[in-house]
Amino acid sequence: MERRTDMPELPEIETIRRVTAPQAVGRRIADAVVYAPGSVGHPDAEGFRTGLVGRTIDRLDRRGKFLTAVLGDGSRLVMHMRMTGCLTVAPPGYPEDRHTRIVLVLDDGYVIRFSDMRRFGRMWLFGPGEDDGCCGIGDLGPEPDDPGLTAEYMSERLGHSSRAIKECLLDQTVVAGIGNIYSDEILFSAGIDPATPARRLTAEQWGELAVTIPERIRYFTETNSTGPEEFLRSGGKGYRNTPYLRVYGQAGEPCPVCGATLVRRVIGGRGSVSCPVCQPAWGEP
DNA sequence: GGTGCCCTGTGG
DNA sequence: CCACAGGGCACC
Repeated sequence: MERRTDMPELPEIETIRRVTAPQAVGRRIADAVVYAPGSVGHPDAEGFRTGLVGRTIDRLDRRGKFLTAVLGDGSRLVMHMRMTGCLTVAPPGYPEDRHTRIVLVLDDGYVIRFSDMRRFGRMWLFGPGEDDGCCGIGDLGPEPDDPGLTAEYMSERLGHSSRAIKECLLDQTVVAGIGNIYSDEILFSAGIDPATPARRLTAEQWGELAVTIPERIRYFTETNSTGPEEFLRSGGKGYRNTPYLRVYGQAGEPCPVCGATLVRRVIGGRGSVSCPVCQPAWGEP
């Protein structure tokens, strides 16, 4: 199976933020173009567009897989890339990707482009003080590097759940920012079978997860690091994590640790790859 | 708790 | 031509 790394999870969103922020923060939005009204999270795409024009971009923050541009009047442009969304900052006249859905023209002529082949991604604009609950950003659990993401927190939250631990890691209300790629990588590094019901995890395994989740997310955030020119040339997809993935997309290949054949299963409706030796099945109930 | 849907492109 | 990819959510 081919490895695909254009699905943005926390490390990729952080790369977008790090590349985009220096080019966007402090600039004024001179114009906005909505090619795809469906990519706007509100029914009134024209109100979304006019609400952006003239505002300055004061900050660009990340929370889980969400990006939030805080604007000068206190309104917030909230963005979610879902499966195939990406942002680029291009100089005037730079060729436009055919999947460009929303464009923000900055006052220096540079253009922030939201490209999204499958149109799952969304942008929302919330006015000053307006509730942003509809986009889901308020339901997120702790960040992977939050000191509150402890073994105790996870075992109390999930210790009685019959859900597979893989599903629990994908639950954004449990921990924010983990998707299908890094849940497989985390569980491989932790030596835990992704199909293990959460209530079967031992205290030792909860402890291992509490260490492994921040460690792996930090590691992949660093390996993803790139610069603005290279990121633009790659069309906003130039994440460098591919060579570092150990199991995702590697079904049928030898385990990088023990050499056993990596297996693929569907868990919680998601393709999951794991090593049957390094991630042994839990004991029968 | 599970299933289907939104979308589009790719591989078989 | 169809199965598949999957984040998040509506809907049982």
